[in-house]
Amino acid sequence: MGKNKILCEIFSQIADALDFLGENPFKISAYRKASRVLEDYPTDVEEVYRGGGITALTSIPGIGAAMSKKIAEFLETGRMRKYEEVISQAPQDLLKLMDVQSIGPKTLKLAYDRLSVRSVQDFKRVLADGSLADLPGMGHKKVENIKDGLELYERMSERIPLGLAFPIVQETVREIEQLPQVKSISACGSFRRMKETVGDIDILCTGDGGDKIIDHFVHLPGITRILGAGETKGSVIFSDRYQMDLRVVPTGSYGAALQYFTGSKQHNIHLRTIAKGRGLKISEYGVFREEESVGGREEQDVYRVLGLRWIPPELREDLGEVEAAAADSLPQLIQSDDMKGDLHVHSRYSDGTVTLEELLDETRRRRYQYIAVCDHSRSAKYARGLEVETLMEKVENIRKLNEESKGAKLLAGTEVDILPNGSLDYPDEVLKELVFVIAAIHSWRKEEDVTHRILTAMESPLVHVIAHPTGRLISTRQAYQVDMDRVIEKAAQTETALEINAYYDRLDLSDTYVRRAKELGVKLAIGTDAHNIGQLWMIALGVGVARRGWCERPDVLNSWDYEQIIQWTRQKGQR
DNA sequence: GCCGTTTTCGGCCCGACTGTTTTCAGTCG
Repeated sequence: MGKNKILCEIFSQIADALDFLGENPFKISAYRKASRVLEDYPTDVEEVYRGGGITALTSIPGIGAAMSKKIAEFLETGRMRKYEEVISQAPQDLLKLMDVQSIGPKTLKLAYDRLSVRSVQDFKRVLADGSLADLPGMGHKKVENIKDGLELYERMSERIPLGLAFPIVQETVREIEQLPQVKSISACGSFRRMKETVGDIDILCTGDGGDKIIDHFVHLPGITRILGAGETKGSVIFSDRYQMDLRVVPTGSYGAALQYFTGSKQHNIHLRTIAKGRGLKISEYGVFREEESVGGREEQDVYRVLGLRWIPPELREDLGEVEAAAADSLPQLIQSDDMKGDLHVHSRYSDGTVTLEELLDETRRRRYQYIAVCDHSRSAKYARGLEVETLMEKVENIRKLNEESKGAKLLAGTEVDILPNGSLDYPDEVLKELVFVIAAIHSWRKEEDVTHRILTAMESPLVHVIAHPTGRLISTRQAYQVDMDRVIEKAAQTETALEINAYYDRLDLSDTYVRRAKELGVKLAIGTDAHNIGQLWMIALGVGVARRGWCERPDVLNSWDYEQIIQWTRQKGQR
């Protein structure tokens, strides 16, 4: 997988550099597209190349003859001449500024040519001393906008984890939809697509009196800065951190606008290309044949006029969903309503704050059939991992509670540590007493490749799920070294499920791996990893990841009835 | 640089906004 990411980065840098150098825009977008394709490409390009050479590489969408040669060169020699050549003409440090609002390649090139600007530092200098403002085509307002952009960039350069945006969006939507003028409202953008992180938050609504709606919006509690407020668009910073935009559009184009602002950009480009071939034009105002509107009130209109099924937002990444919609073979995606339980929750026995009784109550309150109580195992001292004796006491308590409980059940489980040699932190006779065993790596040496540990753990028939398989934390920690291709293959072979850990900072497995796992028939188990009641809602984030991974009900254990889960885990134990 | 039941050459998504201009370039989503 590593090579895909590196090539993705290389092509992206080439694109930025070519942009800076004023190359043919279509060539630039070809590199951007190739970069994007590789970012999400499910197979290691190195594997593709070893298997079928340059010809095989050209079968990757967006990769043609020229780029295949460059990829091959890189794989063979570890270098790419085109990259080196282009990079030498465009200072990397400067190109970082392309991410800043109001700064683009032309501005940078201008500063480079006329003011010998070579670095971010140089750029800040010519910004401050007024020399940039004096250049032709520039001016004081432009420079002010760039200064604002730079300030915002430095404060908010990181994307926001979806789980942090979630409550903010819910609350804001609730506030706005209460206004009498508002007819329909929806979040859009990467939030609606349930991407694991979001850049800013986009909300769209339709109604009368846009200025009143916007005015209400920009004065909501928690807003710390108003960036703009007109009749159709308001833009604010919430809590000094989150940029949030609200747009008000006419009812007749609400669907088209919703589709448009939901993206992704690549998805929309694909749709527009199809539309064009049919003599149609799609914009955020609707779908048009010549000047005549042929749809746009409902989001479905946009897809319908192209002869496509409506595509769920989570799939809109131009990763095959348009083709699937055309062939009427879109997946029946799993939904939040399908969740019959949570498959990874901690209790007070280890490092959680909740009692078994409270968890059972919560199981009922959420209309679940079950919650799997998976506390840490004895080696996890930092998390108050359970000694065997305590674990057995917990199992007995769960048995009693379940006996008295109608409907809702707790699954007696553990999140057992996978030890450095791949063995498990409890002996088999202990694990046999448990209904649901998820195994996880919690400690590893720097640079250690943990693949063999996970593969070994999956060989145990007593392990049902591998929890947070890559160990990454979205905001703070890289994944450990692990060959996920082998893990997923082994999971298929041993019928071990892989977890979609739904805790907002994990979302591990991530969507790309989920999709690959699903394709190999691997089952997924969504668990919130909640340590208190207030974290159980995150199951919604896990469902989002599953949907982005094209999962249907049979793929996800949580959609199964209690009895089915029990039967499945037993079967695995008896192999 | 990519791509093809309209094309192997000539296209490549589209519109708005802003600021600088006097008809348009740059940037954004």
